[in-house]
Amino acid sequence: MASKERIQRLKDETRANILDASLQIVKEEGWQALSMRKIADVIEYTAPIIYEYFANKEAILLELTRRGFLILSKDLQEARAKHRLPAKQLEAMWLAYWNFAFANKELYQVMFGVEMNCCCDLVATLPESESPYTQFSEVIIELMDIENPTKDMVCLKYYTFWSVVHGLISINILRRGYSDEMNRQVLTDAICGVIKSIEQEKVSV
Amino acid sequence: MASKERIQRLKDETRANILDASLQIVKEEGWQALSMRKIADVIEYTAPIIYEYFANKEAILLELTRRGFLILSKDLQEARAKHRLPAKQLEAMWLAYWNFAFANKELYQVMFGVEMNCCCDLVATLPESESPYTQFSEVIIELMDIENPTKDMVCLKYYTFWSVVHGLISINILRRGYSDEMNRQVLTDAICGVIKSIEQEKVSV
DNA sequence: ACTTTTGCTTAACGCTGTTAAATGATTTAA
DNA sequence: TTAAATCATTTAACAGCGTTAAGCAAAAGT
Repeated sequence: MASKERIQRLKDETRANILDASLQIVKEEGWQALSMRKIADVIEYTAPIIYEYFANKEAILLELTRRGFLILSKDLQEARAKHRLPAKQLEAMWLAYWNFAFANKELYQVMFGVEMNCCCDLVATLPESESPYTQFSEVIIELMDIENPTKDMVCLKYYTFWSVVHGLISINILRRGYSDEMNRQVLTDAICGVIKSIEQEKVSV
Repeated sequence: MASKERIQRLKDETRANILDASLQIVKEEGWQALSMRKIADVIEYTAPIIYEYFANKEAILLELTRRGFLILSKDLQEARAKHRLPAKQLEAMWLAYWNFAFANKELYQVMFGVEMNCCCDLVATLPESESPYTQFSEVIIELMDIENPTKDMVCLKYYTFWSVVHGLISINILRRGYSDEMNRQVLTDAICGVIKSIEQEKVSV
């Protein structure tokens, strides 16, 4: 029964269409304009069939969030692959994080609750959300270059990086108005600052 | 006609009750649970009378946002008054900012779009939203202690502070789970780091 | 040819923000 | 004192929301 597979393929396509349509609406009109009926309009069905593909609206948001983490993860990986020195890798990765946020503003919003909430506990329901931490941790450990770095030591450094970069990004999404030059300066200063602090601690140990 | 004043007083009270009720509901059930009918229930009226005090729901959010900025402004002022050295003032003020965010989590959310949006452009419609910048700028300029600090120089420093502190706060509101010790360390490290960088630039000029 | 399943729509429920009309009390004017 | 006007408040309604149940027509299975 090859028709079974054909039908499955069509279903997969519709599922993907729902996600694409959602993202399209959000990009055009913002998160608050996203509704089940609008999604149905775009995919040329009526609202109830969406529930054959997703349990509810939140499940759509969750899946978009997952998509976001997959893209971010890939971007981080590519950024890292372009360099050999851990310090350079780390810098490139945080720049990639920054670029991801503006290339995929709407995804970033739902991933990290900027003017928007996906409401469920991401860490618990979406393993992919841990991926940035894992990827950055690897490089931070390499950069630290000591025998047994505590989980806490690595976490602290990641947390420091993340705070300033996420802060910068969410402020920019919220109140666009800071110059590119100002952003570049704060971003690179912060990143290089933390990198240096890691390297210094390495020497002093 | 003293009754005119009595009536006005009652109206003011009802207006305040609407805001209090809103905040109460949000604190108990979160922002997404806030509805006009629920507010009406709490103040023991029906929904339409709310529109005699506020143009729409957004106007209520905006007024709560304004309240938030007034409290924050007062907190910052008090923190500053407790010290004489600009460096100490700055540190105390950012700590006060941090404390405000958790003592008034719901207000902080609507003020800075954490899992929530008030939707309108704050800077344009709410002058009070500029108050933190003004207050911090004063102290930053004092700390810089040079003849003619550019607006851009001050802004850059404020922006650096703000990014890391806001980043830290919004991550904590989003995914509560980092230890108090970790937060304290990142927060004070960041604040002291920026303060030192300002002081160093002062010496080198 | 008859029954079951599938794919999809229509209709409905209870909720939302918001507005218009109706009601009833209070104040003002004659 | 009574009639008119104003005020405060409610009820009813509209359009839209997420979501579910019922219905229907075409396809598939027997």
